[in-house]
Amino acid sequence: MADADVLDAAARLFYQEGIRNVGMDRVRDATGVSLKRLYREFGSKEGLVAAYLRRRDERWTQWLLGRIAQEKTPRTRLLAIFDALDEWFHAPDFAGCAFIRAYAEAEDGSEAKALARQHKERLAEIVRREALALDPVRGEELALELLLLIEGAMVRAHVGGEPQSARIARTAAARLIG
Amino acid sequence: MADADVLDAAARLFYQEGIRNVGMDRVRDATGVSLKRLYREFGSKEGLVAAYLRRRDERWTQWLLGRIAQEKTPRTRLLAIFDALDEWFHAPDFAGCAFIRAYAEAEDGSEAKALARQHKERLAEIVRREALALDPVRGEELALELLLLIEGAMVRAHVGGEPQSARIARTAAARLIG
DNA sequence: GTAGCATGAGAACGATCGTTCTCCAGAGGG
DNA sequence: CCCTCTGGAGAACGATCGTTCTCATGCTAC
Repeated sequence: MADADVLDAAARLFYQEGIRNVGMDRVRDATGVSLKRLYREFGSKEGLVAAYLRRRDERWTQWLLGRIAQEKTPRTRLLAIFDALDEWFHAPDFAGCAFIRAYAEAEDGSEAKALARQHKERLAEIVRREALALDPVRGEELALELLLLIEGAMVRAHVGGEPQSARIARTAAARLIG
Repeated sequence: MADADVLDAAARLFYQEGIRNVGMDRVRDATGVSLKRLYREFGSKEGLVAAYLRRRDERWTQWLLGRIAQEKTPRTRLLAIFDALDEWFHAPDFAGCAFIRAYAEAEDGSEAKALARQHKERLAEIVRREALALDPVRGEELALELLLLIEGAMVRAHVGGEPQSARIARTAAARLIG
């Protein structure tokens, strides 16, 4: 099993069940890769978790950028974010934002906390760029408002079990965009 | 030390450091109450955690209702929620929403997860009631939109370290309220 | 073919932590 | 003054889990 596949399997476990609820033995059983090799490749559980978060950040961000790129106008590009969320929330394996959850699970000063914050910064930057393309003067403020809708939708979809939050967020976003 | 004081001290630890990062020994050391009595009063750590979450739900909700009650018009009552958030986010001991965090830390099927969901339902009901007082027809939808701003502000204030999220949320809310 | 090395399976170790037990001091009643 | 009972302090137990070690297996190089 290649490193990438090991990461995929570990990611599934960490994301579905929570990082602290999954021991290294579970990762070994799910991947068929020996503990020895897991530790040789990733150094420690913290290293494996960091690799998981980095990979997820990369993939999730690329996926979102891909959705945005399919639209032409600044307005539809911004709204595409919420359409993407809608699809995500309805996926059968949706289990909330991996980074909000990782942040809550992590210990102070851990790499996981730093990676979660970085991920949220990247997301903020993406929204900011698109909002500024729409309106160079009001874009900055608009981006911050849309970010609240985005993060709020993730929380309500997960904790509240309400995947329709994405559509609610979309209509609110449309109003705020004007 | 009375039960209420024990809960206060335990709550501080659980909230500041995370439930799983605080062992029963830490609770004993912080309260001066013996492990024997902790287990007699609360049954288990899960029982203590449940008591903590119930107490926090009660206090937080009452605090919010108090803020809302200080305003007279439906519109200012709704906006008072965001003023309350603003104050909360700037409190020196602010560490995010205890229930979002508890939900992320908890195991599937645990009481903590159920209590977190209940808390979010109570919050939704409060916002719903105020929004319907403002506009009986559009209130339902407005409440769901405002909830996204509220939850999103909590996440951005905590994970992003941006306490000004409450004021951003407030201006967005004002726009959505119309 | 054989020596040497890498690899995996699984045991083992050590730390943490939830929970319970032991033992003793002190209070209160006879 | 003694008996009993309560409650606390701290040790101890058992489970979990991150990490490492042992040992046997199989492959590679000469």
